[in-house]
Amino acid sequence: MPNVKNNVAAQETRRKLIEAAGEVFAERGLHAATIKQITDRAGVNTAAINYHFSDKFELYAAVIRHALSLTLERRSAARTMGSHEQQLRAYVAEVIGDLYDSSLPAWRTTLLGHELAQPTAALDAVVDELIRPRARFVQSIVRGIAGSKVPEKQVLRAALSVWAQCFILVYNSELIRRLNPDVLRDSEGLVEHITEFSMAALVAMRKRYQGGRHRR
Amino acid sequence: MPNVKNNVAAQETRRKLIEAAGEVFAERGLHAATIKQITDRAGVNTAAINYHFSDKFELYAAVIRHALSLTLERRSAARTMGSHEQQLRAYVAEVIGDLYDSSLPAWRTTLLGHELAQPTAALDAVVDELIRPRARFVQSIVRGIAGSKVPEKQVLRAALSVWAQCFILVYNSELIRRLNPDVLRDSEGLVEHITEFSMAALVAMRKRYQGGRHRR
DNA sequence: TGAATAATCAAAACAGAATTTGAATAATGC
DNA sequence: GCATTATTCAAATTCTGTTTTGATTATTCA
Repeated sequence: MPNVKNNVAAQETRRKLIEAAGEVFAERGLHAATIKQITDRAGVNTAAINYHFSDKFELYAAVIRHALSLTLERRSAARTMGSHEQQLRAYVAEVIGDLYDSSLPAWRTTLLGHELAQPTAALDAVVDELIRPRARFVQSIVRGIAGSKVPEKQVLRAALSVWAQCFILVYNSELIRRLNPDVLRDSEGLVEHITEFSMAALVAMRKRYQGGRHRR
Repeated sequence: MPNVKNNVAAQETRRKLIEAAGEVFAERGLHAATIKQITDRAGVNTAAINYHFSDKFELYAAVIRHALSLTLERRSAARTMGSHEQQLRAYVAEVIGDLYDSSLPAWRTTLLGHELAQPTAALDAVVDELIRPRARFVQSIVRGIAGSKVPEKQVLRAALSVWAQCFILVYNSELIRRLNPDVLRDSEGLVEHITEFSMAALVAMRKRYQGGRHRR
């Protein structure tokens, strides 16, 4: 167990391990991935994992934290600005943009997708820091568009509808690609579509509840 | 390897194994689940897996096929009947209803969700028999609502939007429950919401393209 | 009924992977 | 420069889980 970590080469080993582990865990999953596959790809000795992370699961947890911080860092500043529609478009663009951001490693979203489908102890951090805040944010945008007359229950459902469209594209992109590769090719078109589709539905919802008791 | 399988007790062993394996695979995932956990739960000897399925992965494949056939069997007959809106509602009700069907084992959707997020060789069957036909079906309903003026590209995107709302609820229900347990409590309310949300968006899309060249 | 075959079982063998070890090497601080 | 501590390494070890074995029991059908 290292007490002090000020060696720059040692930090590099650690970094290489996280990067290689991210790739391998994303390809194979936590349990199917082996220490040897990871250390081979990182070009380090197997004992390095125990030395730097104590065991395989701690390495996995570090990789998840890393994926999380990379994702959180890239949020654009453009929040809660402009019209409701602009807010919605900005949010959708931020989430979808994640998928097309080639400056970040591609394994991030795959790995987070695995964790969301088959949770380990690391899920808490993912939900608390990434998923829940975003779900809340969508709720606030939806409330802004739907207006104060729409009951909270409906706002929550509508937020889920908006959120689901983005979620699928980011965390099930491989499945989408398999069903229809073309749909993922045009990122801006997708952002535009999700925004307009959702706006139309939300404006209709607002109208339905407008002016006291709602119809039907 | 059994050449003849006409023993009723042996068939029962096979059935118990698939049932127990379904539960354990859904709880732990293919790789984390152990033969022993499965055979203990089924109350049979470990060698039974090799005897009946030759190996762990063949058992897994049999479980996936079973989950698939259970899901396909329960489709309601009420297809392509009534107005477009009724078709859409019927489809949403069918998919969402899957989640609330207590006559079928609860591990089905969890297991299929795992397979969709972390594919194995068994994914092909799931996509070909369940996912793709349903995606196509949604596309045909969406085309019916949007009308012939809307370009195919937009129809595909809109179908994805509709499909995503259902997909998330079924295959990420644990995540949804974690974010907001209430939203899943009212199945009929959900079906109604998704139908109305989508109808409003699709009708707006139809209008946008109505009468020759579309606006903006 | 009893020979042939199917199915089950406990225990053993095997395989693959995680972890530990102890030595060797590199870096650090006095 | 040297003692101390950190890091890396190849090999050994331990651990965990899958698969096989060979004996035993149950079933089938002539």
